[in-house]
Amino acid sequence: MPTGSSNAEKTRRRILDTAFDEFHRNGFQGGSINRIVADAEITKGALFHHFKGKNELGYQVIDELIRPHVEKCWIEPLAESIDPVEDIKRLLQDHRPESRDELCRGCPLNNLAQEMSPLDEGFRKRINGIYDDWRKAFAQALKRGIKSGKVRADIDPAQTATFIIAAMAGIIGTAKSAQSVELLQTAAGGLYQYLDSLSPTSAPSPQHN
Amino acid sequence: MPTGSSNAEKTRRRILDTAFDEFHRNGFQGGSINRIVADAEITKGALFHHFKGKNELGYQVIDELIRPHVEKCWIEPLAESIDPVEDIKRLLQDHRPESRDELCRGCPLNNLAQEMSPLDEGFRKRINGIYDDWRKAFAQALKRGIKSGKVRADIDPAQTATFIIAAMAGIIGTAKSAQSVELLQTAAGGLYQYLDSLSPTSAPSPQHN
DNA sequence: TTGACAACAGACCAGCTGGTCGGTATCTTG
DNA sequence: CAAGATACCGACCAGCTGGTCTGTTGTCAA
Repeated sequence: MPTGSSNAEKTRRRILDTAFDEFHRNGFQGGSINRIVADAEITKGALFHHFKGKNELGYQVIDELIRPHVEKCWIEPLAESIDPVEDIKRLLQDHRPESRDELCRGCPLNNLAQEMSPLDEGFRKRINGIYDDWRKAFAQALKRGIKSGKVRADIDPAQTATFIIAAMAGIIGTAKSAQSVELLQTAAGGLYQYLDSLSPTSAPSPQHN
Repeated sequence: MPTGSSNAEKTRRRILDTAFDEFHRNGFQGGSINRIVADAEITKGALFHHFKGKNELGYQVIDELIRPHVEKCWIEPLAESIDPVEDIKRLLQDHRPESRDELCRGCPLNNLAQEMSPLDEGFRKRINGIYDDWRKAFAQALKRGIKSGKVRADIDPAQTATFIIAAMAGIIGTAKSAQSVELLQTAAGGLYQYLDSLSPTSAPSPQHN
């Protein structure tokens, strides 16, 4: 029976973690199997024992690392939200980059999406599946927000959810290519203002800068 | 004296055009010099005669093809705009993808930005320079819009410009990884609504779906 | 006409790529 | 304990990468 924390499972995890990091830094195409092997301090034998090939490794990084992270950090916290405007703003605050490196590397999911979606259907389906769930979670939260009177009733939840998530991706990308926390804050300020505009009491929107 | 349309200049152009296409399809790292040589029906000798190396080729694609395009299509048209909300909406309409392929390949500038900004400062500075000018052009137009009373006076032009451009990039990226014109329209609808909200007469926003 | 240089042509190269495969150690199970 | 499977090792490989270099051809000024 698989021990759950058997050596094999640990090795597999270390490969996965190292691969995630490598792909996050260099992209998938730019990421090197040899480097993963070296950085994880394992061998090619081990890597190809656990994964069929580079693509399969990429797929598992998405399925086993990225998807769970998105679910845990963005979907579950909103599962029962009744005040999505405030809750989304809080989640955004929680996810401010902790280091300059994090800012410069950008969102792992969006990176893979932009690089691999046009090139490989296996990547695209997995990635788009995550974004789909993400959008649904936001849309549902917005619906509940409307019911509870916390969100304007004249907005289309699905459209608004799609726009918010697209804007988030764009903002992170902007900050990444500018390598500027200042620009991140500026762009995020625009998003906060937009989010505030979703509240029914159209009080002159609070200051975000 | 350089003829302007000498054979040499034509060759250079063909290399540049082919390289743009190759990088647009496969990314910069994934793009192949050998393939460019084959597709442009030239030889390595010609390519490396005109360009120092792959990076230099990428730089020139940005400087000579991408930057002029952005200036012509997004900056100049707004140079004297007094009603940026309507003018930006019009530009967005003008740039709806003409084919499925175009939708799936996404924005060449943003593709390069996301892939190369963290990896090479030469790329990053060029790309960010373009985005900077783009943001400035939008911000200036918004300022004029405020003066002319076409835009709400309580918005920050720089912040709003940054947000709009980030949102645009995000929307194109969303449609690209979803490979869905429907989603493009949905997300764009969100942006139109946001743009309308910048008008002073906060009439219940017109229908965009 | 001649010399110099630009504009190629294309064979060649070292280095890296993802991937294979025969072997071995370790662990599990009957 | 035996036997079989799992986990791993690492030398090896074909193919492609960006890049170089020698050689040829065309252009154009002196």
